[in-house]
Amino acid sequence: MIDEYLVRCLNQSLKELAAEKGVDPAQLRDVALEVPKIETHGDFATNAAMVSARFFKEPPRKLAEQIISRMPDPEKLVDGIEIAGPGFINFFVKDKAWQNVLKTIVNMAEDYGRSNRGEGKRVQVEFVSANPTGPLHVGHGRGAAVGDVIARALEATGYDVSREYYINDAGRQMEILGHSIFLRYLQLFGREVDFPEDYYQGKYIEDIARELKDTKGDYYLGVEESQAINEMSMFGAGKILDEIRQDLEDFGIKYDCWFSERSLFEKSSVEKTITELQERGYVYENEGARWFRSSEFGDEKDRVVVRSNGALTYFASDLAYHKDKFERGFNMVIDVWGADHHGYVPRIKAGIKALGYDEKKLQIILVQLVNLLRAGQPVAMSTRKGEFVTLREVMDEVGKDAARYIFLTRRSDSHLDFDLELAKERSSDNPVYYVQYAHARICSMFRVAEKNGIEPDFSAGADLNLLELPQEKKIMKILAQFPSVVADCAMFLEPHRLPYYLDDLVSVFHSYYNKNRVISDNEPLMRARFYLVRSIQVVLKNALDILGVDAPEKM
RNA sequence: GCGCCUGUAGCUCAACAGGAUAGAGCAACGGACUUCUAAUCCGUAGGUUCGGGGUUCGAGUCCCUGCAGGCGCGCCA
Repeated sequence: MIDEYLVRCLNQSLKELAAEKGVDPAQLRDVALEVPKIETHGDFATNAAMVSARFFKEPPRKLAEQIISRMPDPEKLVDGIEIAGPGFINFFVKDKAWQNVLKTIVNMAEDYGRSNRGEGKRVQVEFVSANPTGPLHVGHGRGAAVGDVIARALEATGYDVSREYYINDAGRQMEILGHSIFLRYLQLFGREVDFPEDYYQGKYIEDIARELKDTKGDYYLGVEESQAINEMSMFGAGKILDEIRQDLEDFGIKYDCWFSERSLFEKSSVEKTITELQERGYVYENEGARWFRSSEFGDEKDRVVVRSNGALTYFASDLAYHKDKFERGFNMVIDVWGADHHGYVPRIKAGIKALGYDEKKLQIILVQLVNLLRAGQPVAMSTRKGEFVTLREVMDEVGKDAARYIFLTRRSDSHLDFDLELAKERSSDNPVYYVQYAHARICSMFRVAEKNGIEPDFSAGADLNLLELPQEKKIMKILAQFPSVVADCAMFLEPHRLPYYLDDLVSVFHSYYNKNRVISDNEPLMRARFYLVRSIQVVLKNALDILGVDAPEKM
């Protein structure tokens, strides 16, 4: 692509210059090429001269001149270069370069935007991982959308991605789940029970109890209580997990691995992890408990891994889990967490370091919490109390695509107000339709053409010089950016860049569409414009694919 | 009290790891459908980027500080 080409040329020039002036090339930063906001500032611009001025000990503008004079242009794509302002180098590119973009897109079709930067490296993205003690709610939906799109963007960038869901199916909350079901079960037999406040209050617990009564009758009245609770927690968790799985699938998400916490205990992984830490000298005993010396690795204090009563902490199994991830040989491990877990970042990273792994290979994305509102009024959400708006409800009310878009059109670290009423009311205003509509429009256009006996034949080529309108050029420029937008999305783990890019592209298209006709008697022009709109169609389809949003052919 | 995140147009949010003149959508107002989909388009209006210092060629972005909101600070999970 053009931007990559210019960067290569610039780098070569800088290297040459550095050699001449005796500057260590290692000092030089990578060249940053950007598309200026203002068109008179060129098609591309770089601040390379300003950034490296101090290494060369020369004024930026003077350095810029020398960079330009040494810059190669083997493909003769550059039309003009100017030095502007404090030392920007602005590039103007020949129309031919933009026209080539259209040919590339039409030829590459669904592959346009994909790259092999990841070189097949294995990446694991773990997200949602909600406890199987209740249905997914809106907050989980945000993590789901963000995690999934990060995974999709990485795939498009050439990584070998594995999506994973960590099931907390061991420990105290499982016990509470089982007990909650048990109490509801007893109630179904007319027993008077005291249902504790901090047990799971949701109606789904009663549903599970009723199902057990229907299938097993009074079987559980005759067994040991602890056995009943244990079996009920297994059954309940399985039941709830099935629904979670279904919800996620309907939300467009397929996992490669459902990883059970319980399996860690079955393999004694947790004990082994603690032993390993101990062998490395990072575990000590104090007041009957065993502590991990995490403060030696940047955590604010040490953490308990084995309590004085002998029980392993949640943190201990989390360490074992992360050790397992690295043992599976991933080159990068990405955790998508709710921001309420941010306090755990330093201790997990400490654990990774203590176990001898490269902590930089663990990236933790904190997704800020969703603040749920109903008609402007805050709604408290609590799985325990059974007060929540489920992801399922949201999907039913506003649809999968609109819901995903709401989650994806903001940075992960922005706090999100989600007003269910507003989401319903304004679902037709959702920007997702703006984008989908553009795709449907183009599809419709090709249908009309076909109906009129016009076959959009791309093998014959077209005279793309006829695309001389400013808007046509602008569209070509935006289309050219797509691969780097996808790559940035993946590299910075920031899905929101994609929807904003799409909005840009689509608004120019709609405007263009309203002013100009594609199908017309002017055959050569029509052929050329077919290239343009087909390219838009391809990019929309590919981008929406990465967002996990449908690209409808009709609306 | 300490830590993390946030503060940008009336509202919801962007601003491509410091770039040139801070941009979109919604809401408001005024216009455009006998023509490839009006879920669209064109136009108007809307800003001391929370306050105060600093760093430099250049700050919404980085540092310090104050204020406001969210979250977290257990031998809970």
